[in-house]
Amino acid sequence: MTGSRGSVTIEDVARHVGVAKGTVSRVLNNYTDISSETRERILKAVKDLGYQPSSTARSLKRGRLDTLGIVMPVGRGRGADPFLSEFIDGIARALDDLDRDLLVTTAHSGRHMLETHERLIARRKVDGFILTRTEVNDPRIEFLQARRFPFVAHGRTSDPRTFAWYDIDNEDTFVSGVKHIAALGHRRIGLVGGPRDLNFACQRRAGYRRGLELCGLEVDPALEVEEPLTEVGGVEGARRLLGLHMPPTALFCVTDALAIGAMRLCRDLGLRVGEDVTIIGYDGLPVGAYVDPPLTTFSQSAQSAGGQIARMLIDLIEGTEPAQRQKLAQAELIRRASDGPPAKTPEELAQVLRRSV
Amino acid sequence: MTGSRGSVTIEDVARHVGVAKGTVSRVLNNYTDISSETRERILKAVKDLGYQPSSTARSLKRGRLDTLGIVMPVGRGRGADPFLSEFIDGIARALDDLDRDLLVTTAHSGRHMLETHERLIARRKVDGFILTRTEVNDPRIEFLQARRFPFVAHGRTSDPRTFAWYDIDNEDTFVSGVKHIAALGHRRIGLVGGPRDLNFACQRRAGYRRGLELCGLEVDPALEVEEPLTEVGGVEGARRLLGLHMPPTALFCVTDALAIGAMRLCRDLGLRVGEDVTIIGYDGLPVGAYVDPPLTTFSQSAQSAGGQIARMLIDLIEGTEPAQRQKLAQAELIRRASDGPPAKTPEELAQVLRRSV
DNA sequence: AAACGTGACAAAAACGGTTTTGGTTGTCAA
DNA sequence: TTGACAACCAAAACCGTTTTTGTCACGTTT
Repeated sequence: MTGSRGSVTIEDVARHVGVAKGTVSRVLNNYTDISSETRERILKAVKDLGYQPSSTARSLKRGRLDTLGIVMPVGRGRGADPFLSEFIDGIARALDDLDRDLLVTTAHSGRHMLETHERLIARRKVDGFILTRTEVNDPRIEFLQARRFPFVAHGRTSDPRTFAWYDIDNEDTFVSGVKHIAALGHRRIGLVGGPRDLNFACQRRAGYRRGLELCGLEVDPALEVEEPLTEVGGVEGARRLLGLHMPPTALFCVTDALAIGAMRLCRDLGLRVGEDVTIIGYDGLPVGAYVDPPLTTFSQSAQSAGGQIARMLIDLIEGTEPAQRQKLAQAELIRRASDGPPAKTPEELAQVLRRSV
Repeated sequence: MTGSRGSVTIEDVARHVGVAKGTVSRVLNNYTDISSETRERILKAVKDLGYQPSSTARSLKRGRLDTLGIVMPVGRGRGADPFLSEFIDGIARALDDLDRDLLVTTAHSGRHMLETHERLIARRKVDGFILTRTEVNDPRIEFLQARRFPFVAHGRTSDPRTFAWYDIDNEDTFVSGVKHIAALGHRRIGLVGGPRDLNFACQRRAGYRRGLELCGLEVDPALEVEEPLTEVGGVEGARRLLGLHMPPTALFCVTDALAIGAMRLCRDLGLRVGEDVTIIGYDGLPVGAYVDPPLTTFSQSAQSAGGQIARMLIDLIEGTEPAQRQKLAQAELIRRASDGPPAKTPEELAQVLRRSV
């Protein structure tokens, strides 16, 4: 009644019904040239015997594994990336619906990372790859493209035209950030920006400006500062902006690190963050939830990114052109407690600050 | 030169050398009945052609997948568990050395979790499972035992005798915690314990007591309190202990939550944590790194746990009896800044406290 | 000299599916 | 009658390995 290895095979089903195993296979794969009477009998037997096709045998013949691969970069000794666990979670959930599985491996160096991809391809363990932490000039992408092996990258490179990717739209996200702050009632919104040679910093500044225009607010270069992306940079940037004659009542920071520095300065100056001054960051760093008050920030949902990328990859495997699967997503506002309607006008704020300095 | 699907097959190698494919297979699997001359020629061809056996075909014949499975529990909507990403990292690293791979799936309910295990078994996608977040009475264990399918659980159940598991040795860990505190110079060490009906709370208290004895310190029941495992519990427990006539200079808390509460109380009382009072927790919660001062705590290395469990599971798959693979591990001390030599004697501490109350 | 190992490989048979090819019916029109 | 066609299914080929069985030449025994 069962195969030699303990589990039910298609042969068992065929014998049980009295048909050829090819016929059983055709029924299971929805071919139409089977009489409905035979079909019913076979389906019943499949159910009775609890038959499930061996994915190994199936993929040997079909040449498809129904398995996606992801190679996680891991630093020696260093802890794992919390982003990745959410990301993998998202992928796995999507794949569950699509009846596919995910193979996870790690690599501790760029070299090892390439070797691992190569091994998984050569051994035929996966149909495609999901790439994380894409670098501006990523050797994996070159490698996989040369092999014509399907993959989707999370993040763009310097030349993203020819492959499939998913990335966040920095500019659009900052537009909606400004809209949110303006909707709270703020009229003077400062930007604590980053170095101009970082691509994303420029994109975010552009979004900030466009947001102001769309809200009918004046774009005042005096309200923009550029600082290194550290907490100290945040302190400095906030100090410069709040020291203005007409200080902003809200500080939009291009990263969470800057925002946390800005918050520290405000606290030191005796300002209530979320009331006197609104501060918003960008990154969704876990620390943000533990600072006081918890930081409102923008963050991509790693989970939803994972799910979408998984679906994109499956499209590629089924033949879609890579260039057809490129997506810019917007980050979501994670509203915690560092934003709110302005409790003071810029004039009042300036007055308070003059006293405290 | 290559098979129809684009990759090099054993057939290609055989033809290239002029032998039967069975011979190539025997060479690759270290059979001895091949002349060394032929062996060399085949090995060279394998290298030249870059041949790697198809794991699909191989497992079809061998009936072994060389793939381990893990089903992550995920709450609807809720974020992923940071522990899991470290854990998976550890598994993947170990498997890389052992030339095996890891299949990751998610399940959003107990029911779904069982179904997923069943599917992976029936479809023959994995050779064994790693179980996480073991429950006291875990249906997965019953299920897998009935199917005689290999698995290793991370954490014990109420009856852990018949299966393979890996767990932390609460008692031993607390012994070494007390040793650490005593080595810093503390003579009066308090325990902020948990409810007596929790198994691990009892084990930890036993370890605390044994540690004191081993260090030649008096076991004083007055220095032990039991509180609910919350921050408030921590505040209360610390208040009771520090209110003693001869207060302890160190508080060993059975969980990080308790420790964080205890720290808050100390700060409120104007005590410097890590100097006036040493506080140590247990859990390795990420928050611990962000509190002020950063909390010294005990934590299992999720990564090393993952690696060890992976190796245990492979032993089981290769035939070892489950009961032979049960391991109690010790948690590691993560030394941050909430511990240190006592800056005050119990008497001095009591005096300061009397003044502040 | 016949029988007997034995080393070294070829050939064929699995493994459990899917896909292709072929064959047997029955029906219907020429 | 015969031929064409469709419906239905059996049989065989195939996917790329591993493993079993066969074969053949060449010493080595008895």
